[in-house]
Amino acid sequence: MRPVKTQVEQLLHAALTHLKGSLLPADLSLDGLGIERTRDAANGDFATNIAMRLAKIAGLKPRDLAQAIVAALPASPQVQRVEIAGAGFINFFLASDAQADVVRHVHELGDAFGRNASGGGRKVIVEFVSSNPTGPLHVGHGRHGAFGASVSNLLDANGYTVHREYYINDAGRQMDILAVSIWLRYLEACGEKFVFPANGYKGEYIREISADLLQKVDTRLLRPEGEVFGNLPPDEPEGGDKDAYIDAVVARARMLIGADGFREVLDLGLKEILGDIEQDLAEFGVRFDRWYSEASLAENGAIDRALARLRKQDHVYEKDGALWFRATAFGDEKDRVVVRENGVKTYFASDIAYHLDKRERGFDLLLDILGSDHHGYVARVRAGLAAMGEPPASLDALLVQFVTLFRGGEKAQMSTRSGEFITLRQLRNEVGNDACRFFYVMRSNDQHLDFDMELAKSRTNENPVYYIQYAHARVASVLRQLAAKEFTFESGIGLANLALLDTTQETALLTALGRYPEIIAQAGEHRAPHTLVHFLRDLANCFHTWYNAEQFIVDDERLRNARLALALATQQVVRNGLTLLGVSAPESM
RNA sequence: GCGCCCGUAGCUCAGUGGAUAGAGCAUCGGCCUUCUAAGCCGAGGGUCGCAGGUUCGAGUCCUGCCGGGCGCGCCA
Repeated sequence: MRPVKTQVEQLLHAALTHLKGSLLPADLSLDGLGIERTRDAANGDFATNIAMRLAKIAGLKPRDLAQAIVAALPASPQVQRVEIAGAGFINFFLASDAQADVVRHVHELGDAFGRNASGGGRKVIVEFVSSNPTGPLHVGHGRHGAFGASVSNLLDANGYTVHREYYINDAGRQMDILAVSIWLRYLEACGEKFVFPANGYKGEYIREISADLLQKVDTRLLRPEGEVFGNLPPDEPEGGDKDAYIDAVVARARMLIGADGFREVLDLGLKEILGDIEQDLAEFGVRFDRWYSEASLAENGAIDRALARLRKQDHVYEKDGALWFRATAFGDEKDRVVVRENGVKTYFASDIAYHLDKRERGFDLLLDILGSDHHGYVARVRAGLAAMGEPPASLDALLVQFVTLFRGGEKAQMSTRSGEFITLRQLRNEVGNDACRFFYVMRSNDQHLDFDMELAKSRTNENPVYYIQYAHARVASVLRQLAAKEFTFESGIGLANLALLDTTQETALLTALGRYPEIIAQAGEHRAPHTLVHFLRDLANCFHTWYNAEQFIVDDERLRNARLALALATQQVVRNGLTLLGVSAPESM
């Protein structure tokens, strides 16, 4: 059961094939020669511009070629009439029965309506959020979560086998700083007085973790008798080197409590922070198939294997005591260090190992959803893949622009310097998960997002998420009224009488429903959930307009059931679309 | 300086090279004895940042400017 667009397109292709060797070249490729939805119903349901595009090679005027193409079109019950318009457009008007067919399809397919198999089961790994596990998620991460989840759902709906993954940056210097921040807060709670390092993590959650430390861990391990601050570096000097200072504190902490003690503090902090992040995202309807540890790449030798692969192909060299990857040979703008002078591998080394690992796990497409500030990163990872013999095109990155929170007209974000920012959890609690998920994907990912909390919170007609949900709830309400009047919906009668649905509003709604599979294909191909958002808004508008124009529960049994069949189909499509966006479809509001 | 993204109605944004550039909000005016008015209908509002170019046709593609955001570490 193919979408009606595909069926009409095949008629066109049949006509073109028929003309090959006469009016058109025998070797003409039909790729890209298709039909599109019209903007204006006066121009039919579908239109094609091929007569204008092929006029030159056919040596005919566009309208003359159009005439020939129309003459070669096979007859079809789908198409009521075809006309030539404007400079040479060929417009297709669907037969009303073909229009109504979509209702039968929706009733038959239910939740599966709109899904297709074009992905052919290709394995795609979508990596997103991947927030550093050094604190709670903020509103920017929320956009990544909502966007990544919706893109994943769309790829799934287009027949891809989707794996959702969160990359945990649990290696490197920031982990040292996290551990030492917790330890210092612990010492404060023990009564020590000192100035907390400027580069430490200052959020309140650090104190909460350190409070757990007091309860859960052998305190002597953490605060050796007799000597604590006498042996710490002196308080951070004004205008001093903050990085050097905190590194010194880290080194001192390691010495005082030992590597094992330090590890214990870090493990506790990581566990609590990641647990919080996971719970936060789960409540937001964002789930991952795997949480992948960066540290594990070093532990299991994956980084060394990746570097060996580069070395073997002679894509690395030594300079200034460091090991460099020759990224410029693969399109990057400069070469990149993979092993520092001090012998420590860079984050980039982990990342090429990670992406190689993704390939080795059998993923055809690696989709990274990154903050727009990471855009410079894509070229070098792609270069890394290419150097290791993997197809660079297998990596596709989607960049998500920043979010600015507004409360009414005022910016609501505080500075991140103080460690105070609005968390995702606070935002969700205030405006609700549905409005959050919806607002986050309402705009294109490469568009900066102004998130208006007042608008998202408002339970009024200015809020688009309720507008769409209301369409779903209204159908449920109609069914309740139906039951109250002791009628039942007879789908057999309804589906047999769809031809009765012939008002302007009904035709518009049928057209909208017919577009849904095309929207899913398009939104998936472009990784653009906002396309679906706009469609659902249009669909809800068609429904509300119809609802206001006609009564559904009428005495005529055939008309009543036909209208209910259309209402139920609309409800199903709204539900299918909202589900892909992670937004609930309520029975009442 | 170099790279990526953005510039469309008062505001926030849609717009796979096609027909008269659309929607929401805001403003103004109508519609509840009828399935939820969280709804519907109507009106006003535009030199698509500027200038060239490609094309039968450009908001869309190319080049150069202007303006805004973000990058350009042996940080992650």
